[in-house]
Amino acid sequence: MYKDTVYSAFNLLMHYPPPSGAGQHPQPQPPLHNKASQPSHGVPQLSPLYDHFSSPHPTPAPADISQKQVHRPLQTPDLSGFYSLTSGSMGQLPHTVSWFTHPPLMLGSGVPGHPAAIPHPAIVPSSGKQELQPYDRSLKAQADSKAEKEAKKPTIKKPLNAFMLYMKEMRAKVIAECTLKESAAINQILGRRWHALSREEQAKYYELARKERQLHMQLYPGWSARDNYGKKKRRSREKHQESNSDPGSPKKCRARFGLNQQTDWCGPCR
DNA sequence: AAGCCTTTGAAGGTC
DNA sequence: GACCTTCAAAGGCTT
Repeated sequence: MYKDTVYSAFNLLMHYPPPSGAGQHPQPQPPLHNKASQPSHGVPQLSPLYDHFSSPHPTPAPADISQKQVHRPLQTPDLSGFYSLTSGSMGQLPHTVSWFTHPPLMLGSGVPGHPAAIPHPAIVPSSGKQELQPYDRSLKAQADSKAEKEAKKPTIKKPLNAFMLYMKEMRAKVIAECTLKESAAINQILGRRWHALSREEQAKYYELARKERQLHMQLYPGWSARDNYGKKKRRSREKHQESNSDPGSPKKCRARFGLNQQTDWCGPCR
C-alpha cells in the first residue's frame, strides 16, 4: 500500500531545508527514559540514541519558511498514501527521507459562526420541541455545513516514531515469513525483533524519526499532538473508568495480573 | 460501522 | 521529575 505513493522529502527539504539551530522551533530533546513505556516482556529497553544525532552542521534554512508554506502549498493531493517509503532498503541512510506525505496545509478556517446565531435557550415552545422557522433553518444549515467542514478537515497525523518506521518497513517481511495477517500478532513479533536489533540498526530508525519530527515541525508549526486527542473514541477507556479498580492501560492491566499474552511462535517469527 | 488488539516512542498533562 | 494517557500503523477480530 505504502509503496504506491513515493513522496520525495528530499525534494521537499531542498525547498524547505531545516532551520539552523536558533530557529523558531527548538531541537527535540532526547526523550527521558520512560518507565511507563518499558516493554512488558522484560527485554531491557535501549535508551534512545539521539545523543549520536545532534548534527554539528545543521542545514541552513530560509527565515521565512512558514511563509513559504503559505505561498507554496504542498503538492500532495492524495492523502491515502500518507506515509511512504522512498526505497525498500534501510541499509543506507539517505540524506533526507520522508516517510510521510504531507496533506495540504489548512489555511484560513472560513467564516466563523457568529455567537448571535445561537438561539436563546429560553425561547423554546412549551412542547419542548423547537420548530424551526425559515431563518432558523438557514442557521441550522449553516451550522451543519460548518460541522461538515470540520469533519472533512484533514487531520494532521503525528510523525512516526522510530519503532513505527521500523514496523512499516518490516511488516510485509514478517507477514511473508510467518504467514500471519493479524496486526496484533505481527506487532508482537516486530516488538521482539526491534529489541533484537543492534544499537546501530536502531539508530537508523531513530535518526529517520528525528528527521520526520523536524520536518513535521517545519510543515505544521502550530501543530500539537494534543490536536488529535479525543478523535479516537475508545471503548476500553470507558470500561476502565466504569471500573473501580481502574486497571488503566492494557499494558498495565497485563502487568498487574501477570498476564502473558505471548503466543507460541514459529521459528522464523521469534 | 466503529473500536479493539498489540507493539514502542513521543508528547502533553497532572501531581 | 515521575507517572499516566493518547496517538501514531496495521488488519483481522469483536461488539
